[in-house]
Amino acid sequence: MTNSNQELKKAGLKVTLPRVRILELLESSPDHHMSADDVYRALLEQGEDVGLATVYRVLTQFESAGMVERNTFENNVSVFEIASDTHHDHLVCQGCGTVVEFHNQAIETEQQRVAETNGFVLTDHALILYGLCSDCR
Amino acid sequence: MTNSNQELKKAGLKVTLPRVRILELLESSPDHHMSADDVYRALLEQGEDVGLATVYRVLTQFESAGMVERNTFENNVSVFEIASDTHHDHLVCQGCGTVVEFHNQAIETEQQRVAETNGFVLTDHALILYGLCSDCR
DNA sequence: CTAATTGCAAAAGCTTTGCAGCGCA
DNA sequence: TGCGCTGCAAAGCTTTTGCAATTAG
Repeated sequence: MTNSNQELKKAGLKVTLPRVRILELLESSPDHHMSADDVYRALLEQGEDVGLATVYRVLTQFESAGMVERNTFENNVSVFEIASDTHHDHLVCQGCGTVVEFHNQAIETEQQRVAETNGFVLTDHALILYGLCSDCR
Repeated sequence: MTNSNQELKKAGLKVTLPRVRILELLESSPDHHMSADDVYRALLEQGEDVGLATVYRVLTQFESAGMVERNTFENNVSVFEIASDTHHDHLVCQGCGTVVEFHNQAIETEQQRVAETNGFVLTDHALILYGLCSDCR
């Protein structure tokens, strides 16, 4: 049994073709940040016969299961990526769309401090830096 | 001539009723973070006869003119606010929707450092902290 | 007067949902 | 076999656009 299959079972999801394919795709994608449409088109391209609705449903299920994280970048589009064990934020190039992941402990610590100062308990945060990479300047 | 009128003229925009009303609304709104639909409904409620398309067009023009800032909160909805002279980020209560603005220089500095480390020139960033305020715990 | 602006309606994207049939366990 | 899952099509939302009528300067 493959790795993907085990992950699905552990999440309590039936091992179906679309789920396996989507999971494999997200795990193997070079830039592993994909919109639902990216996933849909990639599957069509490799000959799979899935519906866009299924892609959305599966990605949402994966998100609920904690296997995948959903990011809302600008322009009101959701981008999905495999959930990693280590937290990270994103640096996005507005020229070529490249996404760089980073983790900065000082920022994390300050965020916590800001929340406390305002009487909040922090549950989540979204930090996205937009800029131009060296190739796009 | 009112204050709003001057702001519009300075931005090179004709002083029309919808523009004046929208600007006044954003300036007077208690929680001054409003979606296009919030603005549209508020105007209808106060008897103005505007179209939703006009609200979107005017808000986009205001954004181009630097009078208004557009934030993409979760759920793929744009939220607009009067541009302030000082940069700030947002702390959003997931219980009651309260939005707290904050500025933290340490975070700003670190963001700059992260961008540089990765060979990026920073053009913009979005930092939104989600949590629960003292009333919602 | 004339170009900018508006409202309406239609369209365009992204995402969700209803439903009948298919398939995993 | 039974319930979950899928594909298709249709609907829902937010946002944008085309166009004729209106209006500010």
